[in-house]
Order: sequence, then C-alpha cells, then structure tokens
Amino acid sequence: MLNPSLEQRQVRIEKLNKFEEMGINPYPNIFKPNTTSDELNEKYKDLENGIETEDEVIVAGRIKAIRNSGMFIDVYDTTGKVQVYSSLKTLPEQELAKIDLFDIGDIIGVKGTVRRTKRGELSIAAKEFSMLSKSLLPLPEKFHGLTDVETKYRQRYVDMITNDDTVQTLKKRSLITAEFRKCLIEKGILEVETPILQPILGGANAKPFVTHHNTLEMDMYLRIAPELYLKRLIVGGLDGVFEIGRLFRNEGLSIKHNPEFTTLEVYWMYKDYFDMMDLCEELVKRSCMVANGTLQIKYGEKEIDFSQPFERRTMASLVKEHVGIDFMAIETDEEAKEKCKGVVEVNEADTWGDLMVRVFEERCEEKLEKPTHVMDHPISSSPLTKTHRADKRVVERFETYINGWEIANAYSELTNPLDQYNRFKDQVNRREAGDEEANMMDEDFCTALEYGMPPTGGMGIGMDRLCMILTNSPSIRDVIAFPTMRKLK
RNA sequence: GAGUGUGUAGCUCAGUCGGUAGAGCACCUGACUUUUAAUCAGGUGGCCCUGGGUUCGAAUCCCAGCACGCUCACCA
Repeated sequence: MLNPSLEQRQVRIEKLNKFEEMGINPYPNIFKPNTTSDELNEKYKDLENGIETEDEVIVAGRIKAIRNSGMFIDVYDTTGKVQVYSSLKTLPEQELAKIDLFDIGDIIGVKGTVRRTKRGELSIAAKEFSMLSKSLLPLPEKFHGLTDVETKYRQRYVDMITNDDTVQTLKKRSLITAEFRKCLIEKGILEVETPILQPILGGANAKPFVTHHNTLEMDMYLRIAPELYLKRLIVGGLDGVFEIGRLFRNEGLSIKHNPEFTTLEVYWMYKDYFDMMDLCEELVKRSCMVANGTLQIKYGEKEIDFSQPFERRTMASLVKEHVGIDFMAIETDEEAKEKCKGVVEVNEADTWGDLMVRVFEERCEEKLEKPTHVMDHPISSSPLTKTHRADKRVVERFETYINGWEIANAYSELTNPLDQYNRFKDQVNRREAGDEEANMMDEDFCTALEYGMPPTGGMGIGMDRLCMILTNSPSIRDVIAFPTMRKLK
C-alpha cells in the first residue's frame, strides 16, 4: 500500500523541500485560525456580489481544489468550504511562490479579507499563506470520490477526507452514543465499567474469543456480554448502572455482524420489563432526534416512524396473527409438534417453546418493520429471566424489532438464586451435550444472588444496528470506523 | 463454511474474436487573472491481484491461491 516510488509523491517531496529552502517548516507546531466556514457564511450571508470588505480573518483547512492556476483555491475546514482568491496584482512574490507549491490535500492557513465574488461565492482575498501540513499522497478523484469499499474500510481516513457522508455518519454515531449517556445519567443511572477479560463466559449464548494471561497462567475470554457483572453491582446496592462497551463474538461476519460490536446494557433497581420498554423508546426517540432532527426517517426505500408509541405484542399473538397457530391454546409439546408440521422444521426433541420461537423467527420476525416490542418469550430460551407473573410457560422478556432487526433485548431480571442455579445447570448440560454457545456455570454470580437482589429491570441495545437505522447505512461496516478486516499478506 | 461476482495508472473506469495497454480526473510543462467537476495545448505515469498452465502469442482462455463485495448458513 505504501508506495515510495509513486511519482506524484516524489513531486510533492520536492515541493516540501522547496518550502524548507524558503525557511518555512511545512509541518509547523501550531497555527490558530480565528474563524470557520460556517461562521463566515453566517456572518456575511447578506454581503452582496462583488463587494469587498476590509475585514481580516484567518482560516485553515485542507485544499480540495485549485482552479485557474491557483487564482481560486477551495479550502475545507471541518465546517465546510472557504474559497480563497489570490490576485497576481496584489500578492507579493513570496506568497505567489507558495501557491505554486500547493497541492490538493495540503492543509494550509490563509490570512486575508472577506469578499464576495461577482459570481456570488464568499471568498477570502489572500494576503498571506501558511503551509500547515504538506500532503505527500494524491487524493482520490474529486468527482467520483473513493468508492472502492475495501479501501474505504482499510483506509478510513481517505474515505473521510473524500466522502463527507462518511464523516456525517460517524459524527451521528457519536451524537447517538452521547444522547444515550445523557438520558441515562439524567435518570441517576451510573456509568460503570466491568471486565472485558473474563474467566467465565456468561450473559449470552455465543462463541467467544479466547486469549491467555501469561502471569496468571490461565486462558481468558473476551466478554460476550457484561450482564452478570452489572447485576452484581445491583446486588451491591447501586440502584442503576449502565455500560456502553464492546462485545466480542467469534462468529460469522455479515452486513449486520462485526466480530466486535457495541452495546448498551442497563440494569435498574425496582423496575420491570414494562419500565424497560419505556426506557427503550425514550432512548431511541431521543437519539433519533439528535441525529436527524425528526422522528420520521427513511431507511433505504422504507419509512420508519418513531413518533408513535412502539407496538407491544406478545410473541404468541404475533405467531397467531401471521401463521395462525395459537400457542397459548396448545397444552403439550406433542400437540405443538403436530401443529407445526409443514410450517417449520420439527425435531423430536423440540419443546412447545422451541417451536414457538422457531415459527416466530422464520415467519414473523422480518415482517416487524414498525418499531415493535415482542414480549413474553418461552421460558426455555431465556436462562436469566424471571417467569411471567401470570403465565408460567413464558418469561417477562421483550425484544424490540425495528426494520425487522432485533435492536433491544430486555427482561425482568431473574433474582431467585436457586432458580438461577438450576437454569445454569441446564445450560451446563446443554454445553456438555455439545452446545458451544450455552452459558457456563457462574457460581459466584449465584452467590451474589443468594445475598439478595431486588426486583430489577435490565436491557441491552445493539448500538451498531441502531446507528445503521438512524444513519440510513446499509452495512454495519458503515457505522464502525474501523471494521474487522482480514490481514493483508 | 457454501455459492457467486469483482480485482487494469494515485482515483473512477473502458479494453471487441487471444495480436504493441486506453480514457477522464490527478500529476508535470506551457497558455489564460477568467473560476467553482474552470478551460485550451502538449507530456509523465502500468508486477493488467499472485503463481502455474494452454498457445507462435494471454489483461483476455484454463487451474490454483489471495483480497474484497453480495447471497445463504451461525449470530446481535
């Protein structure tokens, strides 16, 4: 990738040397612009065409275009474009010489006076140029920009310099995360940090990355979820905790999956899953608003409307509506298997709950484009969740679907230590039966619960996927600055 | 992991039936104090992803590999 023999690079190094011969450091330590493109456009929005002011300003930014042999230079700062105008008649020799040494991509500073050209472009009539950073490599073509996706992901800096959309998406991601923090902190929920290196895997079903600690002489896992640590903090007496952090899952990559991804996990004392639904909606709506300024957005061709309350539907009712099977009226596993034949694959060992989940995932999930909380999952699929207060067959859990994707997963947290122990045992059995993704026994977590954990609501939200939706990004790689890529050989 | 597509100048892309490697932008030289994808004239720039094979001759056909995209499977 680094190509020292590139002719254009050689030319630029020669120009760099010429700056040094002129006694100019092409990489100075400091430079202070005193305004920005945005500020100038606002302040001089009423300046008429062809009018020159005496107002002297200092701007700085990257050269994106040079026209008319340097007479017009487009300098972009972080807020936008400033056109720099240079007159052969008024500029001293030394300044004109600098223009000849400028290239597209250079970062320069310009001192000059504000004017608007005859054609209506707000400009700085240059008096003095400063080279702030000589760029040695040619940028992608101005019209098409950088489109090669591999280069976009591997050299995100080039993508950002060239494509403003990329910058805007990453900025929005930052705004979304910041709004999440703001919203949670406002409610008195504390931001905490829990181990990423974990000796026991837990809190989710997933294949882990394994690493090794030399001094401790033990293998460790990169976390697949922070859940069990966060709940220990609730046991300890923090009444609300959240963590926005990276999870690692050693599974396939796709347009919706990156090996490392970011979630919010939040646990809140004396709340249940209904409270978590409210919190979920507030977080999504507020972050949509800061990113887009509206609650009605487009994702591709689809319209997504966050202005209404999210739908709240039980999994069973959705299955009944879309497929016609009424699981709540089914009494036994055998009857469930009978009803599902010809609808989904049915295995001998399947339970009532396995089948309801399968029918839901295969026949209902992708239809949930409107924001919807899917509630009351079967107990078998949810080892950390409290049983439903009114129906022992299901748990107090919901998953929030937007655009057919699972965005949030939340429950009334299981707090009964004996129940929890048995559910871990069940997971361990599954693991021993070959299920690599089943939870491990976490005895210390059970011990924590034995000291007593108050009724608590918990929720996880996939930040990457939410960002995809809120930034109209077709791939998870578009919302991750540096997505996982294979090493180049 | 399976299927499929792509890989040619710094960037965006052409390249016909297998017969000397092309364009636009960028860069260099010159013209022009005019612009906004500035224009005009001339020029530089290539491991045609890598390695084999077929052939008198391969960017092109065949085989293998590498990287990336997409679809499917696992998964959030």
